[in-house]
Amino acid sequence: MNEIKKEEEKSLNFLEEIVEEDLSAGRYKSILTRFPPEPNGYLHIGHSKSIILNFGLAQKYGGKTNLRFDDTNPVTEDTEYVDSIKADIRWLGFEWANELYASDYFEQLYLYAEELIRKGLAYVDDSTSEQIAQLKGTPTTPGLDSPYRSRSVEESLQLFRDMRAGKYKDGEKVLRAKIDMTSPNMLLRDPIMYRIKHAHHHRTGDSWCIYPMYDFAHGQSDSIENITHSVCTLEFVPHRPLYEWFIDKLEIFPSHQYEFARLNMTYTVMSKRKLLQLVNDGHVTGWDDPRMPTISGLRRRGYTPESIRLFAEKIGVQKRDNLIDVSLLEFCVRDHLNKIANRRMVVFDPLKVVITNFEQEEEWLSSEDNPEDPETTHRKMPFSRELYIEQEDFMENPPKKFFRLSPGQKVRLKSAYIIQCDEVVKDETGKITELRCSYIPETKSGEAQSNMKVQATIHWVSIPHAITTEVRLYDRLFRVEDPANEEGDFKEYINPDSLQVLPAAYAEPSLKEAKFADHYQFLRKGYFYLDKDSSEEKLIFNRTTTLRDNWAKEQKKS
RNA sequence: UGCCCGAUAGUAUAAUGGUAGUACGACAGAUUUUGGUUCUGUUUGUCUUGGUUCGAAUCCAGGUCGGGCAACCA
Repeated sequence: MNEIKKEEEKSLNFLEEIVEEDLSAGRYKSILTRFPPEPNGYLHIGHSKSIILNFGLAQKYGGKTNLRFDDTNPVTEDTEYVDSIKADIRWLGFEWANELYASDYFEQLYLYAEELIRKGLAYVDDSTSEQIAQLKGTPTTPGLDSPYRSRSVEESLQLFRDMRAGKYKDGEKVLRAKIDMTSPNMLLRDPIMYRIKHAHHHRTGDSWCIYPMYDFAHGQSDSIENITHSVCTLEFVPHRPLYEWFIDKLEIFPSHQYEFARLNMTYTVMSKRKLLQLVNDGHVTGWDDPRMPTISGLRRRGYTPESIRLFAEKIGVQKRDNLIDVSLLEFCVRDHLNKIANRRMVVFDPLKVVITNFEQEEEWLSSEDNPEDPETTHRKMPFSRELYIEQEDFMENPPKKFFRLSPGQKVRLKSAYIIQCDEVVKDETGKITELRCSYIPETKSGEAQSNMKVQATIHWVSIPHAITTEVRLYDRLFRVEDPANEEGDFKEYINPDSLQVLPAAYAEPSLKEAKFADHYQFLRKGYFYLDKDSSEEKLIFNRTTTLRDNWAKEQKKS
């Protein structure tokens, strides 16, 4: 019994192991994590990995998570981003214990800086940034001490106060930590703690003209909040000694930093800088363009929080660089949408079918909303003498494995009747203009001959009842798997066919009632979601993703 | 030619000194009023060379390969 249970247990990722070890060793009574975005862009699917990790870790072990905006660089940050970040986190299904800002700690951070100066561990440097870079050395050659390094504590203290008081222009002076100019870790070669920026801050306004650098703000912010596990991405590994150095010298609560590999995904880019370029250069319509890997883009496209959380669970957490196949994300969203999406029929590329022996004006047929749901509801669909089916569902000279309609052959119309193609009508150019078919009355769904064997079932709409809708079909944004690592500019690899707009597809009338709360499966076409550009007069649907398509695969082979 | 991190099927991820497993993908089949879903099966892997050990993906040493580090960005 015990063994069976053990087998079913999911193995822990390395961070969960660390937390369990810390908890069982009694190092903490409970854990506190944080999610620390800089409000300088929109969140993307990579951030969702971090969000789910930080909030999930706390949830799993009965702890809490703070949301802390890392707003130490006023020139790139904005409240627009603060709002979008909060909305995205909530949409993913998480609520933070406290909403905090690194800028809340500017006064405390300033006092910490004075303390380090008094301890002889920091000094004001008058060098230009070029001089500082010059003396910094390179990864293979040690740096040299700045001439200002030996300045007295009193002088540095006075100068630092003057910096705060606004006596200097941007770039004239910086405050640096006095560590080791010969350290093999470049970040320990007297890193800059404060720089002068006469800039308006989105929260503190004009009350400061000096701003702390990331390294002097992040660890202390964690410490002030008593964060137990500060989880960040791999590029911060070399920062960890510095993170610990400041905490150690300041003798404050020892938060600990742990690093995991950021998410990379095929056929897209995952850096805020690159995404911003796509927006600014007009390659996409905005941060929430459905082709973007942003959370807002995925939401608009019709992804669900559940599907993204499932994705995060499946990709796991590790320290090795990775490039996740986007087909895994697609699997996750199909998995969820298959369970919740209502089925509807929409014809994208119409071919007229006349049912020659159908004498009534119309007949309303019942069709299930979701066959995956044992308690599915049903809707009524109008059937009439004139219908549209998909062009691709008819072939005059079909190959052997083509199961759909062709001259003399039968197909089932989903939730309606089996029809047979009697005649192909063409115009003078030889183009097929309509199909004349007959229906077999007793084959209506649920009736006597409804289990008659046919090779395929296709979707359809009644022409007189159909409504039109715009449909936007999306494909991958880039033509290559890893555009960021190709030669030259990543933008050269943009897929020119990432968006295909169908101005008028023909939909069954029930779609008039489509809501943003609902996701739809257009039968045999894919999953679709109402776009925010829709209006009373005009419906617009985004294709979230296609269905798996074995027929398409079969065709590709030949 | 410095320091740091890493290396398990195509892509991810498990095995924590004791039978290399899982998911996605691919392929084949069954079921199906969606060429969807579901189900079954097949395929492919421990970077390398030594060492420790009864036994190594796991521990040790050398090598190889990949990534990061020289913003007053985070």
